[in-house]
Order: sequence, then C-alpha cells, then structure tokens
Amino acid sequence: MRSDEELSFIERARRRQFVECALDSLHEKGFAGTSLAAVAERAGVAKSVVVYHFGSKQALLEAVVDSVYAGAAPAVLAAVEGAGGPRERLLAYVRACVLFAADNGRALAAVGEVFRNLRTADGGLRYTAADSDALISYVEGLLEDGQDAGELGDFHARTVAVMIRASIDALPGLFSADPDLQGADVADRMGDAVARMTS
Amino acid sequence: MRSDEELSFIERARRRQFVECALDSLHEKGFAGTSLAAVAERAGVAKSVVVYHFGSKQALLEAVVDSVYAGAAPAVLAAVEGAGGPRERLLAYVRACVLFAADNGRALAAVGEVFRNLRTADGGLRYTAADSDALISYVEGLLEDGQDAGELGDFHARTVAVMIRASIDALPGLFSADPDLQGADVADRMGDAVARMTS
DNA sequence: CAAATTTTCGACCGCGCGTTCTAAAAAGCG
DNA sequence: CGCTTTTTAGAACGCGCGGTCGAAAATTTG
Repeated sequence: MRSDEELSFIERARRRQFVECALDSLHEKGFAGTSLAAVAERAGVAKSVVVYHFGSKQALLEAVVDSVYAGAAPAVLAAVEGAGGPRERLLAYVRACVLFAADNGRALAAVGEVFRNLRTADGGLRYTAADSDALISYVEGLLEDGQDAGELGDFHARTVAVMIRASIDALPGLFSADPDLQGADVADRMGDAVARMTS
Repeated sequence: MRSDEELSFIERARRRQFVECALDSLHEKGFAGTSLAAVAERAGVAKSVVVYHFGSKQALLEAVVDSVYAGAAPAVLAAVEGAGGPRERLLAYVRACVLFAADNGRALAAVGEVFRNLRTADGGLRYTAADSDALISYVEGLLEDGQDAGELGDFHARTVAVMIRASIDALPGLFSADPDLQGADVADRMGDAVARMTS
C-alpha cells in the first residue's frame, strides 16, 4: 500500500473516518484526551488499525488540520474573489470566515487544539508563528490594497491585521458559548466593527 | 502545616520558587511538557517536594494563574481608575494591557497554556468560558459607559468587546514573534485601532 | 478455488506520568 | 542538649501513553 502513490477508495474512506473521530475527540476531550486509543474506540477498531493507516499520531493530527483547511480555504477565497473592490474584498473575507466558523465550530476548535499543542519529536511546536503569520499577512495584504486604492483610511495595517485575525480565531469560542447566535448576525456586527476600524 | 491558616515565610518562598519554575516550563515546553518532574528538576529538588508544598499538580498550576493575575489586575485597574472619562478609561485599559503584555510575555503565555489545557478529574476544563466572560464583560461595561455618555459611537458593544479581548489575548504571540517590538508603539497602534472601532 | 495481499486484532513493550509512602535529614524549641 | 515538627530524598505504585509485532481474518487476484 505504501508502494502505490495513490490511496485506494477504501483507504481514503478509513482515513476520513479516523480524521472525523479525531476531530470529535479533540473538540470534546481536548488535545491531551485525544489518544490513539480514544480515536480507535470512537471508530470501533483496535488502535493498531489507526497506526496502520496513518503511521503515527502526528500524521493523524496533521491530517485533521489539512482536512479542515481544505474545507475552509476554498469557501473563503471564493468569497474574496467574488467581491468587487479592495474594501469589499476585506469585508467579504471577514464575513466568509464568520459564516464558516458558525457552521464549523467543532472543526476549528479541533484545529486550534492541534495548532497550540502538537509538538515534534524535538519538543518544538509542530505549527509555529510562521503558520499563523501566513494568515495575518494575507489580511495585511487586503488592508494595504485598500489603502493604496484610497478606499481605506490611514492606520497601521499589520496591527489591524493581527486584531482581525485574533477576532476570527476567537469565533469558535463565541459560538460555542452561545449556541443561539446566528452566523449572519455576528457577520454583520463584526463586519461593521472592521469597517469602522479601517475607514 | 495544614493546621495553620497562614503559611510560614519559608513556605511562601518555596511556593513562589516552584510557581516561577512552572511558569518557565510552561512557556518553554508547553502544558504537556510541564510535568512535576520537570518543575522539580528546574528547582533542583525531588518531585515529591513539589507535591508536599502544593498537594497536587492542579493546585500548582492554579497558583501559577493566581500569581500572574495578582500582578496584572492591579496595574490595569489602576490605569483605568486614573483615567478621566469613559473613553479615556477604555483607551487606558487597552494601553495598560498592552504594556503589561510587553513586559510579561512569558507569564501570559504560561497562563494561556493552563487556561486552555488544565482539566479537572472529571475531564472538564478547569477554566471555562465563564472565566473569559468576566474579562469580556468588563470591557463591554467600559464600552457601554462610553456609549451612554455619548462619547462613543453606535456599535454592538458585546461584539466589539470580544474583538478587543481577542486582540489582547493575541499580544503574547505578537511580542514573542518580534522581540524588537516596543510596547509603547504597539499600545499606540492598538489604541488607535480601538479608537477608530468605537467612535 | 487457491495463492497472495491487505487489513484487523489483541497482546505486548518501554516509558513517563501523578501520586503515595517511608525513612532520614534539617530546623525549631524548651 | 534532646525532643518534636517540618522538610527532604528516593523508591515504589498503578496507569495510560505511542508504538510494535505476529498471527488471524478478510479481500483481492490469477
């Protein structure tokens, strides 16, 4: 199976299943509570089966991260591409992130657990500041585009980008604290705040 | 020693020492890497000594949280109390938080580790959404005071409060990613952004 | 159907964890 | 000084972890 570059249909299904179980466990029991045994039990298999399909716990958790990003990125990028000017692109980005978070709180919370806790064998964090930096820099670019086009005001783009990303990262906690919150309402309010901050 | 309500001088020194070691370990090795053995090794004692003084690992980590908050709260509250009107109080709050974060990155990062990872015996998080809620609600109060006084604009106070707190919580990462950052500069820029967002 | 391959199970390994315990050392004290 | 209390070191505990292994089961293939 390692000899083949592509994964069989069954193999992909198994991986999806285990990623889903790991995602649930991360959300409910946190990083420390998400052992291979816990994931295997949710899937109803022996834990050696999980190792067989992923090779290691680290690979499983990286697959969780990749899986969530593969779902989020297209939705957000499509929204940005579909917007008119720089200002609209920024607001579309924020809105798309909020709406995604409203529907995918579990997934984002799980990714956060992995991001903050997964470490490589040498003891360093698997996902570093450089990874968050990519997201911040993207927002910073949107802001600078707006400033260059004269659509946005004169502010420190990097600082505002950090604040916007921090606000987005706080969304899973916001939605889980108050399940009655409507994604569209939060998107409106946060969009309004971002518009004020950048005008 | 349990019989006495107050702790002896030596006892308090030991506790301070172990809290400091735990704080360093949390910052450098993260929550999972901060075992009783790791803390004891930093302090140069047997791990049973740490247990002797704190009773359990959970109590030690709670002492870390209390210690940091005991340092931060007075500084921030004093700054807010010293400011004139509601608007100035809000900006003083933000500035004080940024300046504290600039000088206490390790401590805040350590508290964050405990906050997000420490769980009680039943598996639930030791520090819940209710704890963060207290901080958010405090900011929300500052915002509403400003709105009632006509000094701040018409925005959704809760949402903006969440965004401000999220931005503050992101500060340790910001400062550790770029050690050359000056606290006063960041305070100016973030204060400016908050002023825009709330005017 | 039989051989070959993929997948699963469950036992097992070494390790580090939080905690407990005992006995010795250190410190306080009349 | 001797007695008591506080503090320390270090061994031991049960446990769950990530990961390995060999054999059985299931599936694919000729």
